[in-house]
Amino acid sequence: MRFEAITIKDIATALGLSTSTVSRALRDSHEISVETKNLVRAYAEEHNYRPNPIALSLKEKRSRSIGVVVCEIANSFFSQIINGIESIAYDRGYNVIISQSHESYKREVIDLNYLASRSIDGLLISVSMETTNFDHLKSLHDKGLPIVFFDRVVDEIDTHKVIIDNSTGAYNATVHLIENGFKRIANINISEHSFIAQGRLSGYKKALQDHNVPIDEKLIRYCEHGGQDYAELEREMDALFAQKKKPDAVFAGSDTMTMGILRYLKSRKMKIPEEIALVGFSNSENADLLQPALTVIKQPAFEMGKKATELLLKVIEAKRPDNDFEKFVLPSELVVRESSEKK
Amino acid sequence: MRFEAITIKDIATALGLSTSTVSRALRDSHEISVETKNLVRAYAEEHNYRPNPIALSLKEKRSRSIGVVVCEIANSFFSQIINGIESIAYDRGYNVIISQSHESYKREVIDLNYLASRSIDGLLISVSMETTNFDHLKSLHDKGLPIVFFDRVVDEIDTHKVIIDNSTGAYNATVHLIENGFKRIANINISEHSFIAQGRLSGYKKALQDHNVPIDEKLIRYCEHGGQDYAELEREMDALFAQKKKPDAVFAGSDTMTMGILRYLKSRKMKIPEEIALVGFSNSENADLLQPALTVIKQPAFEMGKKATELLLKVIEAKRPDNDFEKFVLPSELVVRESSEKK
DNA sequence: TGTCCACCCGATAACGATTGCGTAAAAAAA
DNA sequence: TTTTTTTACGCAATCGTTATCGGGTGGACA
Repeated sequence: MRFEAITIKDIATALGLSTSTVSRALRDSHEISVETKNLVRAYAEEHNYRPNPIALSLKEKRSRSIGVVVCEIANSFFSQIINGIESIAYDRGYNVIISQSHESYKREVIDLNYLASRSIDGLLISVSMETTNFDHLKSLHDKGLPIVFFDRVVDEIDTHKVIIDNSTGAYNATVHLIENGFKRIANINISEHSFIAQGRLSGYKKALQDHNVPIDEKLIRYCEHGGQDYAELEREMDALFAQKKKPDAVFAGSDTMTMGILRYLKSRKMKIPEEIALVGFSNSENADLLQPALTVIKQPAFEMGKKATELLLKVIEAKRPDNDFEKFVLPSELVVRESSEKK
Repeated sequence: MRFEAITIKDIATALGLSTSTVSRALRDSHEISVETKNLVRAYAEEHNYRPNPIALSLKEKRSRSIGVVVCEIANSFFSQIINGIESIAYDRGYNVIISQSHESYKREVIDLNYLASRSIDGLLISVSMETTNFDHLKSLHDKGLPIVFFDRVVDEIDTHKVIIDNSTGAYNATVHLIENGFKRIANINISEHSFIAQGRLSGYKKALQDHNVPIDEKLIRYCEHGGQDYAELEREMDALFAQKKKPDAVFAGSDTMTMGILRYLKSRKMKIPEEIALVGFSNSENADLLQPALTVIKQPAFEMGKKATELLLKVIEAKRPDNDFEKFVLPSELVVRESSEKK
């Protein structure tokens, strides 16, 4: 069972012309007479002719498709980014091939091999939390594959990057907690190696210092799997509360972790924000409906996807290599709700 | 800037063989001697040769990619379905091209044209809420494009379909509300024309009849845009509560609507479930964290995606057309929580 | 010694589209 | 009228791969 479309050859045969003439007529070449052009166009229109993109790809050595690798599409932040990516890509006639790493390095390597073998023209990627070795990306980049990083970027590879101002986002959230009277603010972060965690940690620490709140390293914890693994999150939280001097607020470093921590606190019957306040990064549309309504740091995910795609297409469509790469930093927004109410 | 890969011709030149021999050696043809095969394989391995999928597509007249059309990927239900689709597709070497209709008929038509022009081998689609004319789908189907419908199916087109048992799901939810003492149960549903809404409505009505609760048509309302348009939802809810005999429970017909109704009730300071109970279809992972924790009808989204993909690949890879189409009905699960607690 | 048949391998065409080059006929210039 | 130019189109190569066909070499057998 196959789906057969009309080809340029069919038109040529039907009209008693050569394929070259038909091709040129459709591309409005000056070498073709007006009558022939009209004839061909009318026939093509009538039979709903569409050039075969695969044949074009083969000839032009470009597939007009871009690969996207994220950890999880069932995560508001990333699905909003993908919406941004698609909004640009479709307008520009590009195809988007999405794959998920599920935060696994192994899966990321497989995805990349797959995408490379599908001859994508460029790659948009937010690396998995497990990824500490970047050879798979370097090798593709060295071979000339245009890459743009977003959110979780790789500093060692020189290309465009689009990131959130993690440091300022974390700073604002922490300051907000301090100003609301919280003193022992824990920071549960994603994988320590990650670029993101480092930025968020620095903002957190700076906020404490600026407000003369002592930094307690025991209040800083990491989840290698970024909350995907609830058991891991539970272990870290247990450890946090096993200490003598317990935290009075938690600042969570990712969407999944924010929800996981909320689940943890509720399961332990802790009152939020009376016993413990909670602020976290989250792009959930429904943070206001939670119990309690959650104070979140919201990221401009859609814009991030748009910007990254624009940059990628610029590289793909550049005539000559341009090594003048940019790093775009987008601001985040603190949305204050019940979970961080004044003590 | 282009990304050049090694071809069979390169191998042939390097080894002093013809392209035919290299091709056959790599495909393990019996016509090639063991020594030559080893030679070719070693060279291919060393230089990381990957057959060019575009050239293969052109030759085989198949792109090994399938199109997926959903309304919104930022919806847990659909992103879980997509995970199911990908889990099968990747294993079988198929590429998944996702596009979103955003519940717009116009956008759906554009998406479909786009996908068809990208020469997909098959299509998985859950039609938009706005879609009442199916000519665009029929025409593709008539041309021989394999299609499998999931969730929101089109009865008039004869092909495989994978659906939820909407009727039983709605029945169970309604019975649950009745058994918990609720008598005036409103049903806010998605677009009236839709297959889904009809199934859910019938289950709702049957539950009422079976328990001798009178059916009040004034308690049944529809949102054409399925909750995507909050203002519309608000109008319907306002109308519902403007009646003399107000409802004491609401049964919501989709994920987005469930969240929208919760937002509406909370903004009107109505106490759930004391003043009004709420049960809705939802695949959100965080329904337990909401205020109140939500009783939901959860659908086996991942399995739905898997099943639909398996069926589609069966059609695509069939040697001869098989008109023996199946309609798979998957069960839903009622997860009882606070929002529907006994009166 | 001649015939036949495996065994291996190469040349070629095809998939659909574009494009450089060649060329017949018509038009313009001489 | 002859020469040159222009117009309008066809031929063939190309992209990477595979299938079809055809052919050369060597051994087995009569």
